[in-house]
Amino acid sequence: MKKNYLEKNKPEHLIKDAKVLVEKYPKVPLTVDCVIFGFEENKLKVLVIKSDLEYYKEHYSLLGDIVKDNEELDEAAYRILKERTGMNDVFLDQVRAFSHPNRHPGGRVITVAYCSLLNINHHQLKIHDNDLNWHSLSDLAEMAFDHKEIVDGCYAWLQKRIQEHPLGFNLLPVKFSLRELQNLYEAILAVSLDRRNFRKKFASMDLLIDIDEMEQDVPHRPGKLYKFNFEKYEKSKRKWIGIDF
Amino acid sequence: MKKNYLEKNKPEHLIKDAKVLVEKYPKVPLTVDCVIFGFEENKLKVLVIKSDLEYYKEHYSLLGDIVKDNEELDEAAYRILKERTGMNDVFLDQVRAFSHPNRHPGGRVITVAYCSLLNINHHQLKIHDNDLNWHSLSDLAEMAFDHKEIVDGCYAWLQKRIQEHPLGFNLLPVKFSLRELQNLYEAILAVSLDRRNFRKKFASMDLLIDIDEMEQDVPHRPGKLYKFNFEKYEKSKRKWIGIDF
DNA sequence: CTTTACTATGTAAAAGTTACACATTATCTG
DNA sequence: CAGATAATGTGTAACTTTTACATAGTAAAG
Repeated sequence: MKKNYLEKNKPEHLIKDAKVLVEKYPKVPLTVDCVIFGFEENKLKVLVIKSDLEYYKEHYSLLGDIVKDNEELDEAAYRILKERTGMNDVFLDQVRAFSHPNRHPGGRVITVAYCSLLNINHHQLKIHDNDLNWHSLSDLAEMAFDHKEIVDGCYAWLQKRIQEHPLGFNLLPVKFSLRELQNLYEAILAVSLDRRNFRKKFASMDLLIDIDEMEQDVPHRPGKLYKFNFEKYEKSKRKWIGIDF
Repeated sequence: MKKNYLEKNKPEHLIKDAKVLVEKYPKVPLTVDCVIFGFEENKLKVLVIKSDLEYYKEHYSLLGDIVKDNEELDEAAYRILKERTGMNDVFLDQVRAFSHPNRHPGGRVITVAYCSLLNINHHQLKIHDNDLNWHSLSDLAEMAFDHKEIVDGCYAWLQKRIQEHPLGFNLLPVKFSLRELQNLYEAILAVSLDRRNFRKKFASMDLLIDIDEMEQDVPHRPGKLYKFNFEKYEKSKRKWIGIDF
């Protein structure tokens, strides 16, 4: 963005050729890693693959790839997600960059983490592709590189994010019961919530559409099914003001 | 983080030499830009310098520099801040990366934005250094590169952040009045708040220490002075659970 | 037809938020 | 030194939100 500090202390003059300047900049390999959360059997899962590196043989790693020349980071993230899962209609948010000099055994590589949520049952995985699989978040112990740290960072980010945005609806079928919704929140936030208060909360937000259908094939009294009112949410996104710490 | 997609479709085998792999990765110039907010005369300001590039002659730009070999991004941000302002005891948070391919006229440069808040009166600026100065946020129209976009992004981030963390105390003198505190919040959040409710809110948080001194040299009834209880805040950081969107 | 395992719902108490007005106290001015 | 000015400091009632908690209903399975 600017000449470096040593250069800066020379007598002032403007730099005429920005290209020449940038050519002198040091360069680093840059990758994107996707932390894809999914939800199944009331558990939060993360999409992982076996690492390609002998160094990390049998360790899991995230879906990642280099950023191409002239590719935006967002683009790279969507590309990777699409290449690996076939999906292209998913929220994908930049979380942050990880830059520890020794995070990659091959030398310095900086990575930018992206986070997403998707519905496991809506997306068929190419299972044989490097042992791609949904791994339960709670017993994801060791991972290749600093990927465990990245997952932890994204999980914390997700917990916060889901309290402010209805990301969770990506994890549910189009029609879902309130119980399914609550299970989702309980799994992601790792808390248990009072059912009556949970329902009241969502009822008061008025973002669920009662579609007048019931659950099928459940071994107990079926619950009502709802849809999420995406349109209304888009219109009424609140900008909150409140100081709380 | 992984071999790219074309390579991936070759028959499976593990990569023995991670170094060789990384050497093949494309590399990009990477910079850090610091968005330093300060507060003076009840206005929020940003620290800017004149751009070095003839291309952006007379435009302001952020404090930025390349990331050195084997330097962490956080380190780079703290280094830049220290080099330019002399400060090294400030919160500095990564906001996000900006990667538009044409954001720099010299070719592709990716930058990671960091955001900070500091007390203008506590830090003497090297004024002749590239016309470094505090520029009022509200009339910062054009900037070099995509720096206006970066500032806007960081400002939005800051507004949110300051509602959850007491960052604002960095902008105030050690001893401050409640009015000063309120002015700060009003300036950053761009709202006006009820004085009684504001005071009640902070009183209930119990994070202010009444130091039993009064303002001096004010042309009206002086207010009480307080200190922020950093220690107590550290102990009681709340982890909130609440769904709201 | 009884058990099981859920769904569905209401209410009272507590906590937090909002809106609002008046007395007080330094300083400044004439 | 009296009055005007420009702040500080405080309390309360209405409202909203959150929390805690218990009972009745229904489909399926045996």
